[in-house]
Amino acid sequence: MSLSTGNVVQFEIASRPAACRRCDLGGICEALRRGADGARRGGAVQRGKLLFRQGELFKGLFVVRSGSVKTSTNATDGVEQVVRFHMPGEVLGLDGLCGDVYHATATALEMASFCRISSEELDQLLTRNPEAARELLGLAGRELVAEQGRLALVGQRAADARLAAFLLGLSREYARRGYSSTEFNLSMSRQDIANYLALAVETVSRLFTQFCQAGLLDVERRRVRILDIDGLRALLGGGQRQSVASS
Amino acid sequence: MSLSTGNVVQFEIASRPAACRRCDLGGICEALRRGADGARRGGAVQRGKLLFRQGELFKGLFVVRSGSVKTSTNATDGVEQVVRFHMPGEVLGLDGLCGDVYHATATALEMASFCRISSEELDQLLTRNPEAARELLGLAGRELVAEQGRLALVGQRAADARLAAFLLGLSREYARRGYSSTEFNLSMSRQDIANYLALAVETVSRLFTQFCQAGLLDVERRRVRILDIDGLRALLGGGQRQSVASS
DNA sequence: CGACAGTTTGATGGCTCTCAACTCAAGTGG
DNA sequence: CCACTTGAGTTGAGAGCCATCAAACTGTCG
Repeated sequence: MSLSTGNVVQFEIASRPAACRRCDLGGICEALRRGADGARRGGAVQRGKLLFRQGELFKGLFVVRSGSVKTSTNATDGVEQVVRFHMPGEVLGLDGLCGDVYHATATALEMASFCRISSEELDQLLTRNPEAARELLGLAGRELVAEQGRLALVGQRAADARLAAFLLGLSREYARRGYSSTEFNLSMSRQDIANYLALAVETVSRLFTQFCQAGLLDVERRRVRILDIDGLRALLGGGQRQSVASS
Repeated sequence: MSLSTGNVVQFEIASRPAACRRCDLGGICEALRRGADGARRGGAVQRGKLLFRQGELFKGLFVVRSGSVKTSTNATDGVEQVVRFHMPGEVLGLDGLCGDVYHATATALEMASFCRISSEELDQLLTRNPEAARELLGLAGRELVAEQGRLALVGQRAADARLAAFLLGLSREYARRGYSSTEFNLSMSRQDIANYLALAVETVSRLFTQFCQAGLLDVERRRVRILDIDGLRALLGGGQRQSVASS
């Protein structure tokens, strides 16, 4: 098994008995399974392939089952902006709920499998099951809060704090899924990380080596080992760029 | 009437006959009005007062009826981040749907009135009226898309492009509400604008004078007149900070 | 082996932050 | 009516962080 899919395989083994059990849509997936067909429908995509494309007709929500996916937007002039990295259990496509098209492109960062909840199933679900609506609204709210946090990170913190926060976030997510919180593979490229954190690739690269020299990390290509997690946390508040607002 | 409330008064006159008619919650407000009491309940706050506070128990959604409101978050170390400026008709508190507390603080930027949809009403509404759930999900989706756009703006564009985009956004919002798209009052301070755009106050101030000297704007304190809207648009793509990301 | 994309490292410059002083308007109290 | 205070906004000078340009390096793939 290759390094870059180590976490994935581990996850698939752990979750094989009950597909969609560990996703963020507890009740909804239950409802779909009781309902009938839907929940099992899904698929797999290879690294670099798209789940959906920005501007494409809304086909429903996707739930990542294994692997990892990035969503990104393209401005009219072609400038890409990475919106988010999605790990197993996370829901993609919530931004499509405000219209009939997707507002971002979802790209598999490694071999990934997913299940899909079609627009029709979604409609039925919302009609029949009010609890599902609450769950979805909760998910959307959580994403909004996450975006707000990221805005604060990018807007207020220096480069080193951003990368530290990024790594700590990954660490937490892996821990939440039962993996090592200190050793994992990055499924995304430096370019993607840089774009996500609003930095230049070279800056990200320099920070990685800088963190290594400081004894915080041990990095070899995409393999990351966190040596001093408290040292990373200490960076979080440090890199502040401007003072508090008034009024 | 003072300069800083000019737009507000105008709006109130225009929308007085049907409260909540022009808000973003068309169907929901309808349902609430049919339902019974709720929709009319609301209140008014003076400049600087809070509608709700970050960490406070979720009391329901707020809809701005007049005036303008800013939402902002505070990090653990007290650093503020402006989340958004809200104009009449916009819904506040969607980020509270993922838990039982608000995740941002809502502050009135000028005298503002609002109506409130309490948690209980919201619950009843979601249970009785599936269409309301779709509307709320649509709203949340739209906010997500807006946040993504802002992230791209802050992450990828230079300072002048950010301010230009901010002003053009305000212009569009005013136009959408039937006001002049070229002449309006800023209800927020330079500090708030700077924080919103992830810039220093001084940079915002310098850009305003720079835009004036370039013949794009006519600014006097918080009064803004757009002289060359195409010139502003030309700035949008110009200030690019880094190239496109790869796969 | 050669091509190529991804990554790293170095040198340089510039955009924007920071610090500081000043202007201006509004409010306060005598 | 005026001195004083206060806060927002503006302007200037300087420095620093980080983007940009360039080149070397590495692993992968045909």
